[in-house]
Amino acid sequence: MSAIRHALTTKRADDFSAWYQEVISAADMAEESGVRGCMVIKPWGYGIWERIQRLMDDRIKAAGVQNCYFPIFIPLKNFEREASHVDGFAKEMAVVTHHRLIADGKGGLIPDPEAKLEEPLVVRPTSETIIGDAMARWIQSWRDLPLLTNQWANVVRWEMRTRMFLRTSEFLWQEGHTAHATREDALEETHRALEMYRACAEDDLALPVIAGEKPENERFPGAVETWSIEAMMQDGKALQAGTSHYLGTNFAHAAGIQYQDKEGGQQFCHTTSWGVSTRLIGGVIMTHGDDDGLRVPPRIAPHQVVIIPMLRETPEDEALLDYCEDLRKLVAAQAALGEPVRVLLDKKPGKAAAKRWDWVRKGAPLIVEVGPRDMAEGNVAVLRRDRLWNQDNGKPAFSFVSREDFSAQAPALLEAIQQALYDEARERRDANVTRGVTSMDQVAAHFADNHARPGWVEVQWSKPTSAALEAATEQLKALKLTIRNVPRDAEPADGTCIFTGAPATERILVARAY
RNA sequence: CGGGGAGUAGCGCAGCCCGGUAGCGCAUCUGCUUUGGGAGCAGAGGGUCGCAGGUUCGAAUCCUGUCUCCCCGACCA
Repeated sequence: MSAIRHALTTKRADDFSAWYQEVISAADMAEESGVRGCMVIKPWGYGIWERIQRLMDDRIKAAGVQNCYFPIFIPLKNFEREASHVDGFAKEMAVVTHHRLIADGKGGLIPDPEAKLEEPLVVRPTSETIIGDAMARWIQSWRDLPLLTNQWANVVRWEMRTRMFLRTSEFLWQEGHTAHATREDALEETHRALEMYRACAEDDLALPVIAGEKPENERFPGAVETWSIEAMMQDGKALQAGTSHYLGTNFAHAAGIQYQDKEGGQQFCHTTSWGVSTRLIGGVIMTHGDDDGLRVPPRIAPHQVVIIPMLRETPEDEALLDYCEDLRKLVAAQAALGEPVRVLLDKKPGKAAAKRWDWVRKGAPLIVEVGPRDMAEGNVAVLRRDRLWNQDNGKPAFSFVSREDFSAQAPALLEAIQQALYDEARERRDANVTRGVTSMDQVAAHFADNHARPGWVEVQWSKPTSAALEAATEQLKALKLTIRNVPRDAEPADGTCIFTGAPATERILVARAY
């Protein structure tokens, strides 16, 4: 057993936060922009987002939802109409007040005082209010319902503390907005979206998640119910990976979204909204990354197979490139996970070994190296990113197979990697959810211990509200804990409330969170 | 937004206390050697020291302001 020389300098176990940042730069996913809280998403990071977008968009459209685009600028007045929405977002708004710059006489530029906007515009932090305006125009009759819209957009929230992908001032997301005739219809849509997110997270991103309802204090501003999917990161902290809200008639009242029912009466619509963002990429990193960089699940990998010819800048290179190009065509003609295999022949000049480690850090699922001798023997050298090392000799675990066998096996390998990443994350998650905790003392002991990874704790409660809930969350806050959600699929409660001692009605998950 | 730390070559860092015109490792480029798994040797290129003022004959170094990043807290669909 030799010491393994990992591709990153920081190990997860030593400094998870520094490791996370190193993955992002080493995998060339994103970089700082110089503007507070804003990042440049580079091709490999954006390529992963494009894959997520594509797969999610297919699911959205399959549900009969249509894409639209609404303005990035929202009249300030819109936000004054829904009281809790104001409270939720007022503190983090970017506001546009001028429409022209003039020279300041010192070589610089300043907003022209003469060009002040009569009514300031806010850069959207979310689009409920402006889409509400549109819904009020578009909906007249019960025949116009349900109205199912979605948009892919950027949003801005002036965050105090930012982290790449997890919390940035500007981020990319998808926001679905729907209007329905009844509460039941709107709740059904809320749950449909939640289930869509669960399926996308688990099947596409290989992120095991727990779907459930957020407690009252964690609701979206203006929502009647907020539901989430929660994923466990490798340090045991929870990441809210997607949310779906039942908004009741709150926004319908604020924007006047009404329809005439079959009896001729005017009714307010019940609306929903739901979203996932580039934060998912942070979740993928912290779930699947290892001490050699990222490991991208094949379904969302921009390149699933990367072929690296061992070029030597000699005339023989040409034959080797031909051999690799034939391999590329063979593999690209295959289908895996329901789509043509995405394969890249990396012809860039440079040492094969250096390029190999670049792709390891980026996390391409299958890396294939081909040298002159491989070519002579009709072989290729295959490296599975999810099983990188030969533990016996501390070297990369290449397997040598014929070119034809590899191309035939590539789809099955990709499917196996997709499944292996999910299984690994699922086992880790399941091993780190603690049940049977029945007192706050036990909770405190669990999280106070020198647990490297305390994970999540499931407890029972009586769903206290308002002041009683506040008292409960204060106790948790002292331990830096939050209620993640009330798992949809949990067993029925059978004990007493950990906060009040009353008979419990639900099970909740308690954890530290991003 | 409060407390702490940091910004010097693509990356990681030294130099700063005690002012004298910038250095190391990796990476890059060139040459030679090597050639089945993260090559060796030699040489070279690359930095207005985050930005703006100030002190000084002279500022990476001292002073003031400001921007950005990291950690802790507050806040956070």
